[in-house]
Amino acid sequence: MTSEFTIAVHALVYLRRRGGWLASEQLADNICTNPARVRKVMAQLAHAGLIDTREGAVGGYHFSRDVNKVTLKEVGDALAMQYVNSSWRSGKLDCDCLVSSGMGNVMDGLLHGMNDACGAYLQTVTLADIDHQIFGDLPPDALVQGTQRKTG
Amino acid sequence: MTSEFTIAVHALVYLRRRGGWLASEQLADNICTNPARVRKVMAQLAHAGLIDTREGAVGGYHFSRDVNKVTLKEVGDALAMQYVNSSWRSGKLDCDCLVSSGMGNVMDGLLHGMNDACGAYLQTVTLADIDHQIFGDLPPDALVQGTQRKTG
DNA sequence: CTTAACTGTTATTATAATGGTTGCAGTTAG
DNA sequence: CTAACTGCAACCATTATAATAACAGTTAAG
Repeated sequence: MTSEFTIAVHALVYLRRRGGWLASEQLADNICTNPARVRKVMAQLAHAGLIDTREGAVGGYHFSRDVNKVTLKEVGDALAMQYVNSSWRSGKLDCDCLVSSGMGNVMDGLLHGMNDACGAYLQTVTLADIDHQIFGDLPPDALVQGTQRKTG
Repeated sequence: MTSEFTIAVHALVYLRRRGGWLASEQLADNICTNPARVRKVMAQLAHAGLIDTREGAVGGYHFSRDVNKVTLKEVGDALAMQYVNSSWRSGKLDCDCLVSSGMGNVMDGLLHGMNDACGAYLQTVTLADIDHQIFGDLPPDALVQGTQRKTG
């Protein structure tokens, strides 16, 4: 599920540079994934208020926030991201040994701590920072390559 | 690969409580995995100087460090852990669009930052802290359940 | 008021990542 | 010399993840 975060950040930066309304297909072309996957991610961003969304013909997604005020933590929170996770558990709960029965909870706590640490870091990074890494000092409306929607 | 970290922490805490030399099979029993996997992890911990190892009959692993002075960051470093990683890359490098071609590197930087954040957090946690979460104030030699080696 | 371009969502299929298993050469104590 | 080990590496099984397909619902435009 980590890739949803990548898709979200990519989509937000791209949306901002392109401006206006883009369909999931345009975003998918640029991100290199499929439209259904993009829609799933964008629906969550819209639910969190990070973007505007519109169904129907000439619908799609639109970014209207201030890039300086949107941190990557907000993006992660919108997706309920678990940056670090482990599907695997050591030990067994019904074991007489306290180590074996207790290690699962201990690791849960550590994973929680690591996720918080990631969140704290991502709070220090804004979409403007990401944009600047890519575009340097080019103005916000600098031309961005991309495909056109079916309805022109 | 995240589970190697779990195995390492579990093994270290267990080794310390059991004391003496334990074979990979005893550790695997308690951790609930297979001996080969345990050996792979323990070899790395030994290489980093976190444990003592001995081949041959009545061989195995032994922990002799001060639990207060071993942080989980050292454990992670011994395994060259990437706590956060993403095998998936968005965009394509040879694309005219700066967003599509540049997002891969941007995400690499973010992943690096998140890993550093995890490392900084794990540096604040020692093996003694983990032990205390499990055993509270029971003395270090409090009985721990476990299987015996073949050579008794 | 019908059509075409969309979103939101779910179900299903491929593919990649991860853990389990087996086997064997090398080491050591007895 | 033998039995109990480690350290590797190769291979198989399982699970997680991404891709694909499909469809009901929404909207703009003729």
